[in-house]
Amino acid sequence: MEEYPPFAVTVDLVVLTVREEELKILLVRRGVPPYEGRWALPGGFVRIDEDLPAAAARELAEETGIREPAPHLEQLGTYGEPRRDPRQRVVTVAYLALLPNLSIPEAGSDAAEAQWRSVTRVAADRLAFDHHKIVTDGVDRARSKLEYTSLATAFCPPEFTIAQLREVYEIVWGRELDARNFHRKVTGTVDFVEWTGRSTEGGPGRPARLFRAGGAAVLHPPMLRQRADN
Amino acid sequence: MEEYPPFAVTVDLVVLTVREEELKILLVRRGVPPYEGRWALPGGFVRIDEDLPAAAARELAEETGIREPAPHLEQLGTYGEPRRDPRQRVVTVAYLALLPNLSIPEAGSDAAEAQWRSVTRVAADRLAFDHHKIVTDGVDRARSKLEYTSLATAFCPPEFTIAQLREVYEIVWGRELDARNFHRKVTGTVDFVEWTGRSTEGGPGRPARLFRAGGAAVLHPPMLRQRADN
DNA sequence: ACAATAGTGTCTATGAGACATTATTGC
DNA sequence: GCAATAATGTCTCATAGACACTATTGT
Repeated sequence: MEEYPPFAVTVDLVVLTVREEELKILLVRRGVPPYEGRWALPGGFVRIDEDLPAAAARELAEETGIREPAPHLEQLGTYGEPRRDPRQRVVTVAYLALLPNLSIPEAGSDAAEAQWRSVTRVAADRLAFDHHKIVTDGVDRARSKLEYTSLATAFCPPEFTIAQLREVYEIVWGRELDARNFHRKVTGTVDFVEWTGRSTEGGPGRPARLFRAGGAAVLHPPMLRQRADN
Repeated sequence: MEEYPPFAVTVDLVVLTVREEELKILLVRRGVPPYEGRWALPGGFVRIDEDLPAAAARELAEETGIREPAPHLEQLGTYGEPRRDPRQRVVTVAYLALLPNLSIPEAGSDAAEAQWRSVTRVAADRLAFDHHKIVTDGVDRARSKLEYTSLATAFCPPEFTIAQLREVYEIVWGRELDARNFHRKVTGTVDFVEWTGRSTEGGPGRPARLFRAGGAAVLHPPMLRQRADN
């Protein structure tokens, strides 16, 4: 094999959850230059014998402690602009992780500080490297995948009510949905959700049925967002 | 910065076009081990000061001669399984390129042999490395993006008829579409296509109006594929 | 006139969205 | 009973799909 240029390869994580009625992203504060003190995506080097999804899962576990149940983790894209890291040529493979609102760490293991930050205010955080672009891509991906996949269930606990699922849509899309139409739509889409046989108890009002994620990955028909031209 | 493992980074191209009433992919025959003699995706090393999309565009130009008009080129995904290349650790960033049916080379510059191969028969080609998986992902991406984006126009020449556009859909999806409903749908979707003011001439039957791609990237409403459950 | 292809119109079923109504709980 | 929340039903409009029809060319 001919000579080839050496690259560093990292994984970076866009970890999203819904909490406090906002879409939040997990960011860590950098403790070393460059961009010391700035917020950045959690991530790190891929090991020489490690698969990319394994590296992403490892970093996620290190930052959040989450291993089970397997969170949603998908490749988002790869960012390799030559000067994105001032020190050397680094190509980073970004992964998108979606988590339910767990009471997971306000601080990760190998980061000075970790925090859930509102995605709507992340622009003001002046993130390190090209992480702002990666965050934008991740949030866009999540928003659009809610339309045609059952991804919203990844933001919910193992058992959830239709109202909880609707809240996920409303917060991620930043738009209110009609509760009655939403209910009809979700329960009418094959394998989107599956009734557990149980219901909530104790609260005010009629108990809500508890569902789990159904087998469907892709929704037919999709949950269409209202468009400007409608 | 701490020690980091060195990786080789390459770009690989899934170049698709529609010709001879089939969806075709550009493959090159490997002239050296490993996988000598096998079909593989065109691609090569990313240069140390080269951006990833630039590397993809360069490889595409080297293999096809295509530079203008700018073909559709999007990042498909990154493949980095530790032993995908038996020689060393190679992470490859795959790009998806869609081209109109140009009379472009049956042989590229730096490949022993290049050929348009039917995607439906590519499984029998026993591709090198993990390229079969990359091809599958690229074809899936193209199929699904035809639904909700104006990507089909990337398979067409700068000016095309509605029938040509429909043929692209039919071939990529492997399914016949009603010509009349398709026409109504396409012309009724804002900014999908734009009439040039001209029409075809010389052939049998009523002349067809010539269109160019409109400004729309995303289609509202989408061109829905028929589903099994419909 | 006729074949061939392009383009429009009509009908029906389905689904989205607006919104009324009923159901089931706690207090 | 009343408040609160869940779940279902009704109506209207838009659109997909099936398919009849009209338009415009070459021969």
